[in-house]
Amino acid sequence: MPEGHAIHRIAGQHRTRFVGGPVSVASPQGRFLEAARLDGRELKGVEAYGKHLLYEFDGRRYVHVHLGLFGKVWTAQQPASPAGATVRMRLSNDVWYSDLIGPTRCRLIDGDQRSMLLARLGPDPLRRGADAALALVRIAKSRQPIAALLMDQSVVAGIGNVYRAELLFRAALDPYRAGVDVRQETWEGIWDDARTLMRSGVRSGRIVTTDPADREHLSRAVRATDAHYVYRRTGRWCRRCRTEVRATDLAGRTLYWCPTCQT
DNA sequence: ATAATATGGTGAT
DNA sequence: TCACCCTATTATC
Repeated sequence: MPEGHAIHRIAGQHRTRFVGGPVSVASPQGRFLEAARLDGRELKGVEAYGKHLLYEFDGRRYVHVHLGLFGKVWTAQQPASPAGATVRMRLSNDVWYSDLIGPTRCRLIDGDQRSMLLARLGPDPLRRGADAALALVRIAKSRQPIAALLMDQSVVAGIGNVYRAELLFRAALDPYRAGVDVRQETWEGIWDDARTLMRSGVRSGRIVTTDPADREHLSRAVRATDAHYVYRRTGRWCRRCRTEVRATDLAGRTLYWCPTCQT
């Protein structure tokens, strides 16, 4: 689940549900030892940057969470059920509780560490004021394939394997095109599309990239099998041209694309 | 019961 | 490029 849209969605929910009052912070699993130092303190803010989640407490202390591939956040109303053995961090107040499970990172950092973290992230299409041109500077001088650059969090923050495949398909762009050979207008189109798709992802909590005309089913609710053009559709027909969708390894991850539509 | 898989990232080689 | 970390779900034996 966790590409940038999921992180921003969690940040938004936790902002309205937990910020501005004291929160209980616990680590039922026992692997987030600093929980005790924050327990009962006021939560001052929650922010998402790309795939990183930051909970601010007083004294410029932050809980830095990264879900990685397996991490999940589960939020529900009180009364809380007993925490399972894999709950790294449980946040709670009188009304809500939230369990963090399987994150690749959950640690307490200070303001300097936060600055260093943000400094190595590219612009995040979901953040107001994010500058697409900053990413283009990196893209325009790289010989790496655009499909690798889109996944590089220091180039653009928040895009993952699903959005990468779907954005490139929607842009009709060859995933192997070198960054240097991507035209400015092409990049600006991808950026705008990323903003649109990811905002919709924040709202709905899922990644839907197909236009209604390209779906097999006309139901109002988009079925899972209709949500994507190429992601995880290896061997199936491209929705636009009927070529078989392909999959290969690129930059350590499975890349899905249509060799006919994307040239 | 065991294996394979997944929307991610780091650090060593 | 590889090994590794983290967990739940689904498929396979």
